[in-house]
Amino acid sequence: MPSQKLGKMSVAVTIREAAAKAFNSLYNLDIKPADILVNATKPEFEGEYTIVLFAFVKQLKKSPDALGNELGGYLLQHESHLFSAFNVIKGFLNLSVTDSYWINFLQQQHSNTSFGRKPKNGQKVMVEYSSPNTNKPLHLGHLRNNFLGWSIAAILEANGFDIVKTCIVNDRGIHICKSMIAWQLFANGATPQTTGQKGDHFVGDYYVKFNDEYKRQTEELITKGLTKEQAEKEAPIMKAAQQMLLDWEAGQPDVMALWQQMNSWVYAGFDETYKRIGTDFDKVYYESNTYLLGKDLVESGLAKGVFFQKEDGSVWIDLTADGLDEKIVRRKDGTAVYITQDIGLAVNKYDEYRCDQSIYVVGDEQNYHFKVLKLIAQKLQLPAADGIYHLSYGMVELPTGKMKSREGTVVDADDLVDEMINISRQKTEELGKVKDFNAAELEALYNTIGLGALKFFLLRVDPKKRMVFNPEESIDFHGFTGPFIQYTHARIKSILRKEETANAVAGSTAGNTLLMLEKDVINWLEQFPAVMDEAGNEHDPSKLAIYIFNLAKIFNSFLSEHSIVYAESPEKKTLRLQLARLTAYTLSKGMQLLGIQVPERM
RNA sequence: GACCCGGUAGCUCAGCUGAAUAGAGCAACUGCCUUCUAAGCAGUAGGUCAUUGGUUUGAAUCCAAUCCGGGUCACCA
Repeated sequence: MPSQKLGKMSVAVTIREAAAKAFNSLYNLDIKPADILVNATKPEFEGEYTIVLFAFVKQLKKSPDALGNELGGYLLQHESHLFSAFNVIKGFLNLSVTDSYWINFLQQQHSNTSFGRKPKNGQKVMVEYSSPNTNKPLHLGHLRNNFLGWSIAAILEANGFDIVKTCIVNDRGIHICKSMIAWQLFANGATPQTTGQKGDHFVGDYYVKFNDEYKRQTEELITKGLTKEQAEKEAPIMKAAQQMLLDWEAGQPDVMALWQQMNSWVYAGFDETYKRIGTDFDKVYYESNTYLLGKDLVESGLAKGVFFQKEDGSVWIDLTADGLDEKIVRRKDGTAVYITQDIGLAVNKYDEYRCDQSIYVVGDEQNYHFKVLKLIAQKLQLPAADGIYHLSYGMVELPTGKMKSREGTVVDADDLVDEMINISRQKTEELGKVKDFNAAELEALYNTIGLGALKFFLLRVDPKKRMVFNPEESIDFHGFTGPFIQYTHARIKSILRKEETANAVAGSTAGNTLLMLEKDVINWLEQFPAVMDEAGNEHDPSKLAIYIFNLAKIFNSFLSEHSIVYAESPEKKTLRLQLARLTAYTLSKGMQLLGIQVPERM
């Protein structure tokens, strides 16, 4: 069994409490259960859980051996329903949990369709993720963002929170104007319909065209004797884009019409991608509506003395006492800056939803920004302030380094999903296990496997860390992957389809003696609720991904050694069917919380 | 320059609120399909946990310094 920290796992909790009681009775010593270190027992020793004794040896002036034996003896005598044996090795007290404890657990949970799910806790959490720009299609980095945001929302929801999923669309600014100008210059009225292109890709192509032309124009100006800086400033296409931004802000009708037209193409494209990858939102904010927010907050901040004004009229906050710098919150021309908008939006969100926590799934290059945002909100004493939480995730890099649009190394989201689905089609055909599927069933299966592989790959890593994506090697269908878990699920379902009758599962399992591998599976299953807690509290779906991978692995080991269909006795068969059933449920549930489907057959 | 994050097997990653000989997956090598799906199972090999010093009964884990990599410190978003 994989060893890992057993922070809040339920038997471990019970063991701590029992041990604390034992310390009290034996030595009149008051120890908090939380201060007792309980680990999974290493496979080479007998037992499932281990109490680490070193911390108490000095205090009690006893040898580790003596302490272990006294404590073990006490626990065995007073908690005989829980412990069946113990041994002491060095400072470690290894405890064996009784078969009846495990069998009881399985008997109670095998048909529980809300295993691991917590009741509503009355708290509300907003999760903002995705947050695309409307000048180019989604790429690999957006996929990590989307999968993370969606998954953490699902996990928190299962942990009892009410969830509001939101997205802020960056639909205004100079970058959109660049696409617009290029379209005016080069498109000859072309549309996604006339070119048969997906709208976001269509608009993205004009963004690229802008940059190509811009580069051409600057080079031309440089040959005419301008410096690089001058040329970049003077290039006509850049000036046109800047003028267009002014026109947009002035609300000029033809600019607004073009803007709306191009954004609507992009949204149609995004919607298609979102639908494919299973992303959805309860509320979408548009920056064109929020970019003026927060200005009144600057006034109140000035009145409160949180902000100060410089001679040129610009408004600042001094965060040097907090180890940061001075930050501008309003330009001298009176317009709001990025951070001010964000404060305004935070207030808006709070007024609308009254969330206890507001999670922003945003890349780690904005760590500083969110630190500032929260600090300012706190200094303004906004009710939303303490709930601000930046779920910072690392960039996805390629083996060659960072993705760069200028060098054409950006991995496009649609292309990648297509490729994953193609690979899963190819592998499925090679294996030839689902030849009786009809076309629609096959399509669904390819999608399930291809997206499963992709999502699992991006979610199995600690969000905080940057990760490397190797297009050739990273996506595998063996080992620590989505398809491995899907496959394990499909195999279990295949057995259950044949053997799972009401009688077979509901029978008595009381007389069973558990084999090692059976115990391993049950023990691991029992930790699912605690892992859900951990994944939610730490905003970390990778904890869940690692857990279900281990569950699948442990179950497969069990299955290769012991037969369910040809179990040694009817009681054994019932027990193993319960085991299979709860495993299938947990794998399926765990995957669902990662946004991944599991097939009945594959 | 200041601040933040990271450096664990050839590669990708766990472990980092201190505890037993540091774990997976991939890649390499060996076995296992006449009984529940071989997208599987069992095994072999592979590590001075960046370096140095410190705290501790005990350090990959905590502290300090150094080296390497990344990010941020815009009247950009």
